[in-house]
Amino acid sequence: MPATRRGELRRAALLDAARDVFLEQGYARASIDEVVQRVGGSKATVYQYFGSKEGLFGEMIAHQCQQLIDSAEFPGRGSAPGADIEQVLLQFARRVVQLFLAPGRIAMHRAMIAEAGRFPELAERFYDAGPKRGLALLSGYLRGQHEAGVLDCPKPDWSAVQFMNLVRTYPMFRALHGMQPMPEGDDLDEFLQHAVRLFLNGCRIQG
Amino acid sequence: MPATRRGELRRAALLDAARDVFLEQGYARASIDEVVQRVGGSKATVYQYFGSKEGLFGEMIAHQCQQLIDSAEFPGRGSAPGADIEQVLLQFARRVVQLFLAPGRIAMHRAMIAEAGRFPELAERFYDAGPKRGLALLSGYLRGQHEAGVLDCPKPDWSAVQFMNLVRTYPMFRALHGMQPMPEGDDLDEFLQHAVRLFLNGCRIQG
DNA sequence: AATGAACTGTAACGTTCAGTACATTACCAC
DNA sequence: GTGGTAATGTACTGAACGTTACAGTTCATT
Repeated sequence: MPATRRGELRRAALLDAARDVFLEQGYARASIDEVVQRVGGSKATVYQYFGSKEGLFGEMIAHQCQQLIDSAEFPGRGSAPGADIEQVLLQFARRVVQLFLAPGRIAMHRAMIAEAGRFPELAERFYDAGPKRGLALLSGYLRGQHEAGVLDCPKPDWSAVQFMNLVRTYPMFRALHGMQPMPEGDDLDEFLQHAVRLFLNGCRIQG
Repeated sequence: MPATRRGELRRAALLDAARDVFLEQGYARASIDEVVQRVGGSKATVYQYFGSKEGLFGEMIAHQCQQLIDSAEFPGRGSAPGADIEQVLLQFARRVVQLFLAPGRIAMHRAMIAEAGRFPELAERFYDAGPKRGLALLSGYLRGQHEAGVLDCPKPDWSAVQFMNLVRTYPMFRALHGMQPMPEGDDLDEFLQHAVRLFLNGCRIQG
């Protein structure tokens, strides 16, 4: 809680540097000295604002979550009811994968999983900031299609989860494990189309 | 590379203790002193056998992967061609989830993801020992059903990936992030049934 | 039983790092 | 300006840890 303008800037700079260092090195390996060195300030400031290494990490994650909320726009928010479902879902899938594989997001995900045992509330916050909002949006869309008699989706919440898993798990798994090569470009898009078709066939009204 | 019987036992005991410590604390936080303290030996032995902390971690992971290979039996290996597909897949799904959520496996997965940047070849080895073998088995089964004209599965490899993602991602995601409550018992089984049905509908021969 | 190699315990070294103390400097209200 | 508060730089402490050296012990073989 800085009280001056310079303090605010310092705090923001510290959070940015902390993000870089923590996400590059992981929580345990990261050192506060390195964070301080990158912004040119002093350790005393870190402890004045954040109290401890854990505090710095926690506020950094919270800050990133807020940025995720601010930046994550999904398509189909107010999509026309008559729009082609396959195209709407495909656009949604592309956006989801794009968000999950954005630069730095994988590192953040790794850090979160690595420290999930020590900071369980941070994982919750991340879930609320990211996946939960996408799921809610998709679930609402699916419910609408169900009620309109276009899809057979009696449990839109579950179906939304399954769509997300179908779409994002494969590239995310590879990215989290650092496996090469990563699917991208046309290969990735073909995979997404395959997933969307499987999902749509699975939810199609059975004749 | 121990040359005596006592040495072999020591090495095995060290690997076991290393597993516990590394998986409880994570790589960076774990200390060799604690590993040694748990088996009552001496640090010199660790450095004689494994050379370094990284070496110990690497061999521990390799050892765990071998155990995973030895223990992972999947159903449906030689399942009767006429068996009910839904039941075969459901059994498979249950087994996959059971394997992924086995005690200690989540911790191992966390450690692997956390250190994926530093030990990329370990992630590959883990993938080969676990997921890859399950995928190959499932893919073979799906190919058979496709050729028999029962399912519409022109790309059984991709379909196998999608089935796995559909089935294991939700509980695994929650477990990796330490989220409570974990789905289990009847709730989990209902989720698996829902996933299997979605997949089967998606691959059903379209009339 | 003897011998040499494999193994183990103790103790230390050098480094890294979270956290702190304190004196100094920049900022803001009046 | 001036006084008071916030911010900063420096230097330090104490502990933890990876790694190594060395001396003593156990073991397999003859």
